[in-house]
Parts: sequence; C-alpha cells; structure tokens
Amino acid sequence: MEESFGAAANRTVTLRDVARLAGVSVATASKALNGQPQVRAETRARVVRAAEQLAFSPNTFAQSLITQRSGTVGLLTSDLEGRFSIPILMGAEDAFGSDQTSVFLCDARGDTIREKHHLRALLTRRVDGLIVVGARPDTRASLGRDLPVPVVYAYAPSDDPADLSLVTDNVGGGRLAVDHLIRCGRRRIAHITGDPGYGAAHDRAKGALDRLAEEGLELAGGEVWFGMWSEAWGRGAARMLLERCPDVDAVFAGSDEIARGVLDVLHEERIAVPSQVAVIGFDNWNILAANARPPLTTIDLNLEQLGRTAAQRLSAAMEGKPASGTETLPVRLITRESTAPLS
Amino acid sequence: MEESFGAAANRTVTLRDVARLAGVSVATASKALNGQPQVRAETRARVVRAAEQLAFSPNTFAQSLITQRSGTVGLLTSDLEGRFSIPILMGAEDAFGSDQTSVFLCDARGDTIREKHHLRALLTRRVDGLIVVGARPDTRASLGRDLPVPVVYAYAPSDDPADLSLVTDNVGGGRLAVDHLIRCGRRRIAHITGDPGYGAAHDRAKGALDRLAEEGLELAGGEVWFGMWSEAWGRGAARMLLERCPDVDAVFAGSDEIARGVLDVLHEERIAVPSQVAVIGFDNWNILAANARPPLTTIDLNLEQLGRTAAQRLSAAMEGKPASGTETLPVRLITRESTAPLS
DNA sequence: CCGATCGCCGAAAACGTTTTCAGAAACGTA
DNA sequence: TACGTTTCTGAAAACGTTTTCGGCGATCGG
Repeated sequence: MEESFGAAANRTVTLRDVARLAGVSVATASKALNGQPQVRAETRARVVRAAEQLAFSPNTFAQSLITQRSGTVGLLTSDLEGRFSIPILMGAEDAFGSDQTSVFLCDARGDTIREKHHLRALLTRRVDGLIVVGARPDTRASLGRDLPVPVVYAYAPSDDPADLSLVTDNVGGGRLAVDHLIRCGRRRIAHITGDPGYGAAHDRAKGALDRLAEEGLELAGGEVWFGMWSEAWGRGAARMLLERCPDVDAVFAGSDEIARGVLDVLHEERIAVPSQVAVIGFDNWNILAANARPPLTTIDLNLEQLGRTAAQRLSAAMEGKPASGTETLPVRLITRESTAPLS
Repeated sequence: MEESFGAAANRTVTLRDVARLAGVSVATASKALNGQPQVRAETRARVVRAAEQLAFSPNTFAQSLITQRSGTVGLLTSDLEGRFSIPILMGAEDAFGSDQTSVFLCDARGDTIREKHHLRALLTRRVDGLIVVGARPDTRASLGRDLPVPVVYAYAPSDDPADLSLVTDNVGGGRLAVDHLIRCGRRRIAHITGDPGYGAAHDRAKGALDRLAEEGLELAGGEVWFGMWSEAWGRGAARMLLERCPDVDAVFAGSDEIARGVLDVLHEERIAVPSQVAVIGFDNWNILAANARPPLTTIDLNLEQLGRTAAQRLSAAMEGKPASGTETLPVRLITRESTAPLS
C-alpha cells in the first residue's frame, strides 16, 4: 500500500517504478524495453505495458552517462542570416530523426574566436558529431584532426583533404545554365557574375565557358563580367553589355540578385524577356526568383539535399565508417518564364 | 607509479584524476571547482591548477543527472525558411551564453503533428525551457499549461493568456511609418498592404489610420488596399492607385516586397522617388530593402532584440520568476533614400 | 588548561540507467 | 532418477558527478 502510494507521488517515473509495477527487476525491465533477446516474450509484454501505463520515459542523462553517447550533434554555422545555411540546416535536422538525434545550433558569425568558443561548448556537451557549414562556397580552415568526434564540412570545404567536405557543383551549374540557353537556341550568350574573390564565381564561369567551347561559341561581350553580388552591379553591367553588344540574346547571371538587376535594365530598355533576351540566374533564392518579372529561370543548389547528405555521412562516420575528401553534389535547373526557346 | 601511469592512459579525464593530482578527495575537488565556500583558498588553487593541467572538463551527463538541470533549451520554430524565425533564433542563441546554455533547434514546418513529435523529443531530453516561434504574426494554439518546463512564445502569440507571449508592435509600426511620411511634409498618403487574413495587416493599417486622423488627414485612394504579400500585388495596386489618385505624394507599403512592386511601377511611370512620391516599406528585409532603387526606408521589427528578450524572460521563468500575458516590443524606423522631406 | 566553536576536509549516498555474471528454473536425455 | 543444457531472471557494479554529514585539528574564551 505505502509502496504504490509512494510511487504515485509527483516524482518523475523511473525504471524502478516500471519494474515494480511489472513485477520484475530493473535489470529485466531495461532489457525488455531495449529489445534484448534474453527475456521471455510474456515478460517483455508485461514490462512494456507497465511502461506505457506509467508514461515512462528514460532519463537520457543516465543513459548517456553509461553508453558514452549523447544522441546529439552540433551544427556550427558561420552565417545564419545568410540564405545558404538555413536549407542545409533544415536538411540535416530532418535527416536525423528528431527522436534519435537532436541538433545543437551555434552561430559563429564568421568569427574564429567565437567559433572556437562554441566548439568547446559543444565538445563539453559531448556531441556525437559535428557539421560545419560555411558562409560562402570557398575553402575554410579545418577545425583540426584531433577532435574526439567526426566532422563533416558542408557548403564551404575544409582546407584539409583528410576531412570530409560536401560542396555544390558550381562548375556543373555553370554548364547546366549555358546548356539550357543553348537548347533554347541562343547563340550570343553573355555572363555577368559577382565578386571575383569568390572561387564559386570562377567555377560557374568555367562551366559556362566549357559548354560554350563545346558548341564552338564565344562569350558575348568578349569576357566574363565580374563585379559584385548585387542588383546594382547587375544593372550597371547590363547597361554596359547592351552598349557594347546590342545583339546579345541571352544572359547568364551569376546570382539571382544580379539577374534581377539585369531584368530591371532590360525592362527599362523595353527589351522583351525572354523573346528577345533570355535571362537565367543562380541560387534559386525564392523571394527574388519567383517574384521577378518575369519569374526567373535559375539554378537550384539543392542545399536541403546537401544537408541531408551531410547528416548521412556524419551518421556513417559515427558508426565508425569515416570518409574523407571532397564530395560534389549536383545542382538542378529550375525553369520559369525568363527563358524560352527562340520562336 | 602505476597510478600515474593508469591515469595517463587515453581515457577521458575525470574529477577523480584531478583530485588525485591535487592530493584531495573528489568531494573537495568538486567543491573547489564549483566555488563552494568551504574550501581553503590554497587548496582551491591547487585543484584548479590540477584541473587545467589535465584539461579537465566535467561530464555534463553526470552533472545533469544529479542536479536535474540540463543546461539546454529547445527552440521550436514553425517556419525556418521564413525570414522571421532566423533573427529571433540568433538573438536567443546569443542571449544564452553558449557556455551556459545550448539550444536545440527543431523545425515543425507548420505541421502540428510534427510539432508534437519534436516537443516529445525535447521533453525527453529534459530541456530546461522552450521558446516557440511562429511563422506569422498571428495567434497560435498554446502548447498547453501542463508542460514540465516554462515556455515563451515569440512573434506569434499563444491563444492562452496564461502563457507569456512576445510580439512586435505592428500598430506602433504603422503609426511610425505614417508619422515619418507626415514629417516629410506628405499629405496625400496611400496604404497598400498584404493579405487581409493576417492580423498584422490590420494592425499596421490601424496605426497608420490613427496617426492620419490625428493630423486630420484621410487616406489617399480612400481606403486601405489589401491584397497579397507579393511584388506583383504591389505593382498592380500601385497602378490602380495612380489611376484613381494621381496626386498621391507618399505610399506606405505593408511589406518590403510590396514596396518593391510599388517602386517598380513608379520607376516605370517616370515618377521620381522620393521627390514626387515617397515610399516606405515594412520588415526591413535587407536583401529587398537595401537593393531597391532607391534604397528603401522601412520599419525594422527588431527581431533579434525580440529573441534576446525571449531568452531573458525564459531564463527568469527557469529561475522561478514566471510571467504571463502579451508583451509588445517596439519597432524602429530605418531611413534610407526612398523618403525625404518635400523641398 | 579545558571545553566550545569554527574552518576545512573526506566518506558515502544519491542520481537512473546498462551490462555482466551467477544462479534458478525448466527441459531433454541417458 | 541423475545430469547436462538451455532459458530466463536478478543482484550488483559501473558511469562521473554533487551534496550531506560526521570528524578532525586548530583557535578562542574563560
């Protein structure tokens, strides 16, 4: 009597309570709930019934203390407000089932010392693994080789080839964009892109030039127009382009922002898109691309998939199957109304 | 000899090791490191020296197991890719020092059952508190009163007044926007806004109308133009507005997207901004506002501050000082070049 | 010089699990 | 019936801390 009374108090229910209710020992209860084979079916049933009757939920601290696994991973991002981290993060969060693994989020804001700080905190919490997502698609410093947990780098690859890095295929994206324009029958294709300090800008340009060369074409305007990742640069470059090369029939923009600037100028000049000039962007940044006039064909980076893959690779590494090197993930074409075949 | 050797193995270093090296018991070592008063200064020094010499870092599971506090909070968002969750999340993440409290991120994608699922997972992990951030600034269903941890709702208030909710001041924002236009000498002010299904749209309109009334002014165009939160609607409404009311000298847009649409049409019609017509947006969504032509004056929601406040309120509640009701946080005016005094 | 007080330290219990190992019970076989 | 095998169960140790409480030596007041 006093026993059941004692257990009925507002305390959180423990395995002891379950065991008592099921009339077994804690050891058996544990084994029953964890699916260990060495317990009779009938006994197991009694235990699980007791467990759900008491709404038992095991204390993860006690579990982690003994198993040495926390069931958590750290997500170290350098640029939360950047649009790139978020989809990756969503993909990762969703690839780990939330019931198996929870993710700690840390934003270092591109600050190395803040990053170190967060790293310490995460290791103190004994995360089972780490995903590091960079702010821009260029190589970043490795966290080092002597970490006690596996790490995967996403979007921004590590500078240490012994690490595993996952990146988007910028060269392939550039190729894909130009390929699409060519299939639309365009022959005089220009490329306006962003900051030449970004490796991604060069990669996208390379993909574009490769595809053009295969077709025996040259870039309209004679060269790649590097500049900045902004609408203003898109506008400025478009004006110069139209002046130097009025018969251009397609523009491949290195980002959706730039594409917006280009569209703006074309509109201003009463040049019809896509019938006279086709425009394709890069990034598929929805708010920009879908709201453009006309809606923008663009290259989607598949970031959510990148995040999912990162989670899978990390899981594998946590299971003892580590990998290394740089893995390049495919991008894809999103066709909207800013491109169309020449009629 | 064998002792020091044993400790030198690759095992993670525990308080025992520290105590041994400092020549005290684990009890004393614990007290020394936790700043308990009942330990001599000289002893404490010896212990901390030993601790840092061994790079000791306490096992948080053992700590949590005994203290019943995890030092973690859950952040339950409904819409990660939405632009509103992110700043809030950043503010919150930063208000909890990462060394004190880490945050678990969960995205429910607006799905109630997924939300329940994540909630279970977070409670299983025994978070010390919960922040719930909604996708849109309207009332949402409470998580209930019987949760074992304190909760604060951010951006989207709970429908239960017993909960604590933190929201942005939409009425104040509407007032602030119109006030700014009036100070710029504008008298014929129109208001184009988004989906009338959003409470925020009505609140902003109310603030605007209040301020106009104080000045004895009426809305140019005769009414609030409700529609959608898109550039396209901004364009369409602007055209109608110009037709019905060609002498308008200012437009208050209910969002930056809408403002972009309005700017677009004004540009098309060769109407000078801001000299002929001033335009003000809402949200301060940087990619849209800063890249606009001209850069957009707008209302900033102070979301990062909202996140910080949420973290503070939650901390207070975790310390046993709960609050309830809805707290409204101020917004602020960001002046750029799309507004200016009439000359 | 003696008893009370005070400051400091350590032994041990506790937190809630998992896992090992030994023993009990049931069963089949000779 | 005796004995080896198989199946199941439970006692106890372990994980790494925090906290209580008793004890010991020193200091102090008388």
